[in-house]
Amino acid sequence: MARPKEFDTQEVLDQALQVFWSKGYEASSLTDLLGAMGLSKSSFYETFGSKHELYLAALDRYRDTESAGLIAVLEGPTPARQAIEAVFGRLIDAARANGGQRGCFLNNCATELGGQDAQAAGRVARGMARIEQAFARAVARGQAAGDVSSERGADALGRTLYCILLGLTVMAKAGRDAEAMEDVVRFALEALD
Amino acid sequence: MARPKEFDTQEVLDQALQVFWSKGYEASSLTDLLGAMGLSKSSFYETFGSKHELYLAALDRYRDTESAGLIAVLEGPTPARQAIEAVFGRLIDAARANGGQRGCFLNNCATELGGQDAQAAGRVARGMARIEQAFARAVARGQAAGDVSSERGADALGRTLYCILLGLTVMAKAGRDAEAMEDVVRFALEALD
DNA sequence: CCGATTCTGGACCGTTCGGTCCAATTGTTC
DNA sequence: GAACAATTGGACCGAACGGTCCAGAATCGG
Repeated sequence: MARPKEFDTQEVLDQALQVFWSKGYEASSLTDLLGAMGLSKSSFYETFGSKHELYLAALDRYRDTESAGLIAVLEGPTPARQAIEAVFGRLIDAARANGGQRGCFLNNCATELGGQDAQAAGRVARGMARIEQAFARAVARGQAAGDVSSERGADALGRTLYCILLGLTVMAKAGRDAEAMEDVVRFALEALD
Repeated sequence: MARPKEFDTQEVLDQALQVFWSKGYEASSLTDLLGAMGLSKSSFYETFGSKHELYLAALDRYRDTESAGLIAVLEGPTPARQAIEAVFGRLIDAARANGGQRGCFLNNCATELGGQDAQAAGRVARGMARIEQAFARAVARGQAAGDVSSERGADALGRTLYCILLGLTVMAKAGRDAEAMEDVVRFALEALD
């Protein structure tokens, strides 16, 4: 053997994800992506095949990092009620921190490529279902522990919480202030009582 | 004078809106737009100036038709409670009708151009604020009439309803079935009690 | 030092993009 | 029929797009 690999595929993929996340698929040119990844065109095509494959890989990467992180909070050792509050708290904090919001990458992807790219749409649908289920499990866990009301079904309530989360990311992306978002969060959390 | 205008600017704009709504800004090529509008390149540039100006005009058109329609329902003569139910009912019906969802054009626009196009972002923010306020007024009206609970502030509740509406459009776009959406709607309407 | 392997930069490809321009056609009014 | 306005189709533009290819530099093990 000779000359070892000089870059970490996952790290490079992260850079690409940042670009796609910020600018979307079409608006991210190869030049943008190569610049962010620090790769030459040749190495890029050798490693990822095409821009489209890179995008799908970025979607997977998002699932394995961002989505997985959210799910980990929901399924962590903390009481379910606190975990759910933490998820919404994080969102508000993020909105307060950086004005320019990137939103949820899954939503961005669904919006931009929803009807035109079946592969991307499939990943988005699966990714969203996974998060929704995590919410439902957290609700069920909270209900079992008694810190979440059992008035509503865990599935329906989890689904609703996720729907509200999606709505909040849209609000953030549209530039609504964090205070308005807090009104909604307060409402969502009251639903747990 | 001679040769009268052969096309109605608003009608043509509607066609363009359909294209932008379905495919987004970048993915809508001039060829697509011209085909849908039934205009020659020359006439198009004469009338609208550029693709970007056309997009902004389409956003305004959306505000004057789609958004205005929604607001009209909320502010119509029917009891506020029924009006709110009708808005969500419409959304579910739309989701059930056509599988391929276009979502909310404002959300699409915010997602695709949010950080990069200040003019578009401004219109989106204003458009969303307008709808949110209409929800808040409807809630206030319902509270005054006694068919909506006064437990929460009208502004916060209106805001929450709109947030849920946004989340629902994302779910629809991501291909969630109408039944799942109904769970969420049921929840939202219970909040009015 | 040699051969194998990795990676780079850039030339190159065909296509499409948004946009400009204009000669020609069509319809209208006087 | 002349004058005028609206509209057309298509030639044309430069730039950017995604993608291919390859000569050569860099870096390792033997």
